[in-house]
Amino acid sequence: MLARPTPYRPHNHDACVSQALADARIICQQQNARLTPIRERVLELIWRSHKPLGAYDVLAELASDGHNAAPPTVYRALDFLQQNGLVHRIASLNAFIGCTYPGESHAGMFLICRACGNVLELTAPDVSSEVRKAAADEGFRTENTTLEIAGLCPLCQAEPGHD
Amino acid sequence: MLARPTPYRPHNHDACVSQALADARIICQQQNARLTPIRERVLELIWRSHKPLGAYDVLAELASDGHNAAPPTVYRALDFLQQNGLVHRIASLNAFIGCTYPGESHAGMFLICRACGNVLELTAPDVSSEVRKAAADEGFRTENTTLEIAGLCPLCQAEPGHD
DNA sequence: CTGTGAATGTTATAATGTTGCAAATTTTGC
DNA sequence: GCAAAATTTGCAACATTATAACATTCACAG
Ligand SMILES: [Zn+2]
Ligand SMILES: [Zn+2]
Ligand SMILES: [Zn+2]
Ligand SMILES: [Zn+2]
Repeated sequence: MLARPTPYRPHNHDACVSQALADARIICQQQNARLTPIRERVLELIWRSHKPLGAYDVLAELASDGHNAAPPTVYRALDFLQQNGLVHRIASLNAFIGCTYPGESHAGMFLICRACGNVLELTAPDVSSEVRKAAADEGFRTENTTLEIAGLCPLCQAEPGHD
Repeated sequence: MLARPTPYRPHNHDACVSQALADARIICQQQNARLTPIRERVLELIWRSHKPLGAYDVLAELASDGHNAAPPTVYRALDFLQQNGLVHRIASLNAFIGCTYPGESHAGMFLICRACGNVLELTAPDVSSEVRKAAADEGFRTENTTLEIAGLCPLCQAEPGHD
């Protein structure tokens, strides 16, 4: 299997963003969802940063584009992108990040480096199945899983202060 | 093993709260942490509700006590209680709940019913170990895990609209 | 065209959380 | 005990995150 680009491995991020946008256009077309210019622009801004972006960060970027947007514009775009599986909200950071596995059904698991702020999204089937099992043992019907791991990424363990 | 009381099983909740407070006093004494009146009162308020309580909910309860507190008072008390493992913050709800396993080292896992709002805290060693494994595979050093499952509790599956 | 629903603009406001400093309280060293 | 030091609390202002309500514009079908 080809290794996906990750925040930890340098890569051509422009290509990475372009790919994400292209994927998004296809996914939206398939789902009859309208990836309007604002929505696409918000998705692009989020993808340009591997680090999660707050709604007001997005807002500021839009403003520096000359787009005079208000909070609801951003939150609505973010809602749309979440609904369509294109971004995730990181609850422990109040921030958003592009989904690494759009179109694939998955329960995301996020490794959040407290030093450099990068976030890596994983799909861990073994984790998911243990979670489902533990919930099922209590008779609980799982609908949505939030799994966020804070800690130190490999680079920051080796090189404190790294960015 | 004796079944713990859970939000799903009715139980003598006054006793349950008293027990939690007694445990907290012992734990704080052991750790040389000062469970001051405000802190104890906040812990009690949180325990009285099995449902997670927002910081401003706590504030309102304090106010109805006649205690004229400001937000920092509550947030500081909550920080203290978290530091000492007496409450957890539920990131997906911006709310706090008493820890079911205080004094025991554990990575909490929370089953959050979207219908009745009750939250059950579990310790699931199998889940924790799978999580650690998945993180370790990426060379990531786990410090803190947020695992919150939203869905339907057994009662609400059977009896929609139940509280 | 034109009516209809979706998307966006706009303003205001709600909800959650923090900073900074002063006053009070508790602990510590003597 | 008593003064110095450290911790805790009070308090005012402020920062950040998110939503409500309603008007306007836009895309698209008939
Ligand atoms: Zn990338
Ligand atoms: Zn890092
Ligand atoms: Zn109880
Ligand atoms: Zn329920």
